[in-house]
Amino acid sequence: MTPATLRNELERVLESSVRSIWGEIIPDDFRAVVSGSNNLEFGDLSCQAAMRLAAIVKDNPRSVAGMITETLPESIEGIAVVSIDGPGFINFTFSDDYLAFTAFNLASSGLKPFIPDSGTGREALVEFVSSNPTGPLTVGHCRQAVLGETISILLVASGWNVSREYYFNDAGRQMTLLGESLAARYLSAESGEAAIPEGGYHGDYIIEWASDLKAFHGTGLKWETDRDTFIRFAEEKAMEMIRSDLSLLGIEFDRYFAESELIPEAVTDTIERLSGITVDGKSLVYQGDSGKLWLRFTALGRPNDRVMMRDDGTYTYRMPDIAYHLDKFSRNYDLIVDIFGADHLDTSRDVTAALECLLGRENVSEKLRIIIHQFVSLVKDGRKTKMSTRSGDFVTLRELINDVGSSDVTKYLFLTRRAEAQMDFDLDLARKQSSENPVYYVQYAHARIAGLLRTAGEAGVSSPQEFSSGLYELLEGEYERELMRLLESVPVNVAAASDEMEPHRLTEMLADLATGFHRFYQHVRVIDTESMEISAARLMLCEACRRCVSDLLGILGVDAPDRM
RNA sequence: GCCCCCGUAGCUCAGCUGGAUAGAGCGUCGGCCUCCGGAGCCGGAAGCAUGGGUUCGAAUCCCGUCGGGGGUACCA
Repeated sequence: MTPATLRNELERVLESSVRSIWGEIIPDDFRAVVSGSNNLEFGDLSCQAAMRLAAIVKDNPRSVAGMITETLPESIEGIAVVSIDGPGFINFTFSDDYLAFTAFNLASSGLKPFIPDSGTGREALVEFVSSNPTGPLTVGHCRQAVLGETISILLVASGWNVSREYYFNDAGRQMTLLGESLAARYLSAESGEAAIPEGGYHGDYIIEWASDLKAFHGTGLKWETDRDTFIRFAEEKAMEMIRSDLSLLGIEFDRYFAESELIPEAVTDTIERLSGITVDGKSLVYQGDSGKLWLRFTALGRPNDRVMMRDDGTYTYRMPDIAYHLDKFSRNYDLIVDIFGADHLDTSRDVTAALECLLGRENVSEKLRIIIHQFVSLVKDGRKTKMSTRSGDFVTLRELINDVGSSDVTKYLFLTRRAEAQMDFDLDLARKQSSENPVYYVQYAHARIAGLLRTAGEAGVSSPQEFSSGLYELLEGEYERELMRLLESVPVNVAAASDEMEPHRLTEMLADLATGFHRFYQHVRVIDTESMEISAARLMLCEACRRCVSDLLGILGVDAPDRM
């Protein structure tokens, strides 16, 4: 019996009880959802089905709840008490035995075996960062990188086979501008002013590239004749930079997908497919003035039609992006996750509309999951600093991590907020190595337990190696129970965070676990020389807690120190 | 103009597929080891922007208002 199977079993017996009483009046999609109670006096798990059913079966909720509980099996494994409280909640209290057993399992096997593996045998593709190779990654990319990586690891934790993919544009106008900016730096004498083109890139990193280029190819290159050399060199340097930035966060992609891989075949094929579709008697693709190709997005419920191909035959952003998504769909993933910044909202809606039209609405909504995160502003010395991209005065990912002094703290803090919430990243707080900093609070709890285990080892006390049914009798105190109850909830909460792709829930859980442990520790003497048995049992709880903390931090890619 | 996100404690934020007394960190006020790590614990003060609606029940869903942020390219 694991936390997940216990909940499933409860829902199953509740549903079968409901159906056996009321039969056909119960809708087919009726589910008796069981969730954690937020108040100890109402048991550990709670079901509110009776209140929902009251209207359907035309009876008052308490009486409905009474009828349901009457029909439940005599005893349910893991449950000690079933009660009806308040307006009609059916509440369940765990048996002490079950709680002790669960804690023992967590202590001996860790968290992983108990996370429901809903993704087993299925393939997921997560696309994130996907910043074009024109310069270093910024603070905004950092949030996205952390989100994408953690969501990937969460999916892995629930059994998915995950591929991480980085899509980049190596064929557009921006790359030409970048090459031209490099050429300008390259051609300007050491002291002279570089003629950076209109809209070009001013970052200092290009000056370094220029000297690398000279070392490599000599000084004889000219923009007019060697465009390609400049552009390719700049692209290579930029990708190198991005990879090294990502490595600061421990992120590696399985594939870097270049837009040029889609041109021209995949893109022309996509245009043909779209041209073949007519809505209200009109083709989805039409010619505008001077040979431009437009896509009739308004026919798909979008606010504006958009140019797909310019008059010089090059494509705008949306076109290859649709082709890219078709490519992803053709690779037969069960789940396709896109993580974008808020600036991509409009285009991603357009792309989705086009995909739905080509592949069918259901197919797309079933598999495609787009997570749009809001932007970050940095708070430094109590003031917000404005982030401006392009012109070179942005804060880079590397600078941020250096400034904070730790990639672990940086990652963790980004994950304390939901993706959809704008966030202030407080540099002053991040730099503090004290309890004010939530990362250290959690890590301290881990180190404290590790220290306790060391002390216990010296005293000759160790966690029990095998579960015995008498173990729970040694853990009767209220603080013991509180901690066991908290531990019990962790595996299913991790699964929920994975299903919903909400990694910020992990930092919430970690804070709860840390508080839970400190509280327990403060009130209960773990190593009690009077009784080795009790000491061993309590030590088992500490070990369970330590493993949960360490496994959760592991999912976040944050270190769980034994000493600090 | 249109679109999106957000208004929850003094500050930064959880809680939102409706449920029982709304939580955390920081700050603030007051306490706590002769003993396993005080980077800790316990307690106090303090809050759902606002007006309607739906409901047995709303921080949560719907509509309006006010306020904050972002987006709205033939850049990606």
